[in-house]
Amino acid sequence: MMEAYNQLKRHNIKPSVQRVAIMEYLLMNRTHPSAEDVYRGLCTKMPTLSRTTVYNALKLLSEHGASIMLTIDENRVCFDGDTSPHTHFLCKRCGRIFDLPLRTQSAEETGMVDEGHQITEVHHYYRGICKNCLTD
Amino acid sequence: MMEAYNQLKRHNIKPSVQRVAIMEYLLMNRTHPSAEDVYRGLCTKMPTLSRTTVYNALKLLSEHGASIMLTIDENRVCFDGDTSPHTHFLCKRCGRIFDLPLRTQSAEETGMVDEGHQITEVHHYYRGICKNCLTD
DNA sequence: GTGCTTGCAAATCGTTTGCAATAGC
DNA sequence: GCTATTGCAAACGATTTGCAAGCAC
Repeated sequence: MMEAYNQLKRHNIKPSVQRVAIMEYLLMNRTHPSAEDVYRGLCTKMPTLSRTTVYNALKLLSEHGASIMLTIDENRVCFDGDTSPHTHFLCKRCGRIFDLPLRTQSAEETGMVDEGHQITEVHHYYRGICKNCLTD
Repeated sequence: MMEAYNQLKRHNIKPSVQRVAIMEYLLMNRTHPSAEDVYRGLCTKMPTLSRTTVYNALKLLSEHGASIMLTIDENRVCFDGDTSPHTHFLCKRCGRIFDLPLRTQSAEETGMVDEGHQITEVHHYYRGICKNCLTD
């Protein structure tokens, strides 16, 4: 897809077939997949794809700002192709990750300095029981 | 130490010798240690201590609210014996975790409901380059 | 053809599990 | 004695590494 290709170019990432496919997967699947999820999702269409390539590509995307690496799940690192400002909620029952709008003041911006530390990343994580699990 | 023992009692955790030692380690070492760090720090004084016990105890402490489990470091889970409201900063160069005061409105409190999800945990994580690494 | 990218297999490392020995009431 | 806790060794699973083959300019 053009969108994925452009997101790579925009972030100065050389667009290989695999990288475009992985970026596209993130853009089409807003479920905050893990590396394994991405691999599983693509390996039927791309039988030669290797886990190594997926790990390498996801790391590259995150380093270049084309995706966000989430550490909200203690068991695995997840990825989000949506780089616009928002926060994340992890359901402790079903394990799914949901997007939440950013509610706080813009007091916390990337690039600010707090107590002398230079901040380049801001993550707001929430955990609890999601809407669906509450009604079960 | 009495303080550690009391923190366990206060959170309804049966205080075994090992659990008190682990809680005390967290209270004395505000460095946000991993399970391995705690094990290494204690195993010379308690030669029979096992990693399993450390993992079990840290999990128990976190479940009972006597400590906080941090997922700010993508490589390992860390723990904080300070359960008062504050945020965390991870230096991407030296890997150390620093405490930062909570700056945002109290709009985000444990127990609130957001978009139908019941929130029980709130974590604000910041990453970047720490004061010390900046001046190197 | 040089350098970056891929992919396989093996290794690594944090963490969990099964289970027998032990401690505390 | 019964139940919960501990500790060892083995298993597990996510991720990384070494390296040879492939691709792109």
